[in-house]
Amino acid sequence: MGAKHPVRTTEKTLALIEELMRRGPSGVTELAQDLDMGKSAVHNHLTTLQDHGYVLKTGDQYQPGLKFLEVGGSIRKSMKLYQVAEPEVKALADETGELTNLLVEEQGLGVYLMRSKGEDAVDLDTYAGLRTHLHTTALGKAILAHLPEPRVEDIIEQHGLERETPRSIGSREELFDALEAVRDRGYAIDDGERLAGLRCIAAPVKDASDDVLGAVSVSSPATRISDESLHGELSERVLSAANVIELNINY
Amino acid sequence: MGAKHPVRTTEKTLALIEELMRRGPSGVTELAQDLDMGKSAVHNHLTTLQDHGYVLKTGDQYQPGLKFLEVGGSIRKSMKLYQVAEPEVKALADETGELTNLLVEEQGLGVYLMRSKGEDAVDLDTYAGLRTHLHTTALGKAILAHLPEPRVEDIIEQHGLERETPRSIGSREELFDALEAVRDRGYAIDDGERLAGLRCIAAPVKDASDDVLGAVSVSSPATRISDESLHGELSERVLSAANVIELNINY
DNA sequence: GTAGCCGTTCTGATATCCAGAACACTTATG
DNA sequence: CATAAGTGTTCTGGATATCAGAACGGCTAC
Repeated sequence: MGAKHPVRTTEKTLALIEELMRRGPSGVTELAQDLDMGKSAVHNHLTTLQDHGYVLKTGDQYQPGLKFLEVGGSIRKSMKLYQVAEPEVKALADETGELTNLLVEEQGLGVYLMRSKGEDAVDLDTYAGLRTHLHTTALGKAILAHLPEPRVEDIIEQHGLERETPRSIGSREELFDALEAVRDRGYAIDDGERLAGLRCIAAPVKDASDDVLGAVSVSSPATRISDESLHGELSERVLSAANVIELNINY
Repeated sequence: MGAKHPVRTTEKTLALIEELMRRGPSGVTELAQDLDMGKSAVHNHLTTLQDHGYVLKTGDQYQPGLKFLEVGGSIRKSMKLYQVAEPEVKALADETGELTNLLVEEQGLGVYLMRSKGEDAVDLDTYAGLRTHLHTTALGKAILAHLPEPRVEDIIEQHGLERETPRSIGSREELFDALEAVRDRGYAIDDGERLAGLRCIAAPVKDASDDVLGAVSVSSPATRISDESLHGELSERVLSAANVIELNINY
C-alpha cells in the first residue's frame, strides 16, 4: 500500500511523534540522535506540533499532548457501533462482574474501542485504542471467522501469524480450524492462549447484510469460570449482548 | 507561542486531519477546495497518512483512523493522575448514580480525561479528549481557583472569557469573585451555567506541593438535586473522592 | 572559571513539495 | 449510446521550504 509520492516531511513528523510516545518526555538532542536528524530539524518539528497542541513542552522536555485523545475520542464517538454498543458492553460488565471489551478491525488489526470493568474484573493492560493481532484473541477470532476468506488471506499475508505464546495459534491450518469451530459454535474462546490463566469468550456483531462490524467479549480468570459456565451461562450472556447491539444498530 | 521556524508541510498535514475530522469521510477534490490546495498535494498527504494508519480509505472516501485513539489512549494510560483517579471516578459514579468526570488543564484549556456513567446518569455529549474553556464549567473553575494568579491571567489573555450562555461567567471580575468563592468552599459549582437545568459540583485534585493536577466532578439534573444535598452530601462525596485520589497519588 | 552540556537561532545549498496538466475510470445526461 | 462532467490518481519541473551544520546563550559541574 505504499504511497506513490509520499510526503517525506510528514513522515518525519509522524516518526517523531511515535518516538516521543515510546520514550515519553524527551529532549531535543536525544530525539535527534535516535531519529538521525539534525537538532534544528527536530526542534522545528516539535515547535510546530506544539503550536497546534499535539506536543507539550515542560521545561526542556517535550512530550505528546492530549490533542491526540481529542481527535481519537471524536472519531470513536462518531462511530455508530460505539454509540449503540457502549451501554451494552457496560451492562455486560455490570451483570457478570468481569472485564468486557469491544473490538473492531482496522487495516487488518484489532483495535479496542472500549473496555468496561465489572466489580470483580481482572486488570489487564489493554486500553481503548490498543492494537492487537486478530489471531491472538477471542475477539479477533470472532471477527476473522465472519470476514470473507480472501480478506482473511490478505490479513495473514500482511501481518503474519506470529505465535505470541506457546498455546496460541501459529499456523494457517490451526487458524482455519479454529475459525470453523467459531462459526459452528457462534462464539470464540481463548483459553489461556494470550495470558496463562485467562479465559475469554467473544461474539461477533454483524449488520443487516451479515458483514461483521466488531466483536464483544468477557475476560475472566480461569479459576473463577468452570467449563459448564464457559459454554453455558456466560456464552449466552455474551451472545445476547451482541444480539442486542445488532438489533439496535439496524434500527 | 508561534514557532520561529514552523514546518509548513506539517502544518498542512495537521490542517488536513482537522478538516477530515470536521467533515467526516470526504473525497480528495472537496478537501482540496476547502483547504486551498491542489488535488495532488492533498492526495500525497492522504496516502502518506494512510500508510501510517492515521487515515483510512474506503472506496473513494478518506477518513481519519483509530490510530489517533491509540496514541491518545497510550498517553492517557501513562498519566499518573489517570491511573489512580480512574477507579475513584468510576466508584463515585456507582455511588451517586450520576455522571462523573475527570478534567485536566492543558495549554490553558480543560481536557476531559474520562467520564463514568452511573445508573441514572444524564447523557451529555462530552467525551474523553473533549476540550473546553476552563471558565465555563465547575471542573474548570476548580482548577483555575488553585492555579497561580499570573497563570490565570495568561489563560484569560490567551483564550478570552467568552460567555457561552447568558448565565455563564463573562468578565474578569465575575471570574475572580467565583474563584475566591471556590477557594472558600473548597469546591466549585455550576448551576445551569453551561446547560439549563444541569448542576455540577467539582473538587480540585492537588499534589503534595499544593499544585493542582486536575478536578473531579458530578453532573446531575437540577430536578434531582436539592440545595441541601448540593452543598451537603453530594459535595462531601466529591471532596472525598478527590481526597482519596490525592492520598493515592502521593503514595 | 572554564569546559561541556543543553535548547535555540541563523543561513543557504539542496532535497522535495506541489500546481497544473494529462490520464483512467465511473457516473450523468441528452 | 455517445459524450460531457465528475471523480481519484499519476507525472513533471520549477519554486519553495526543509534541514545540516555552525554559532549562540544559558545552564550546571567540577
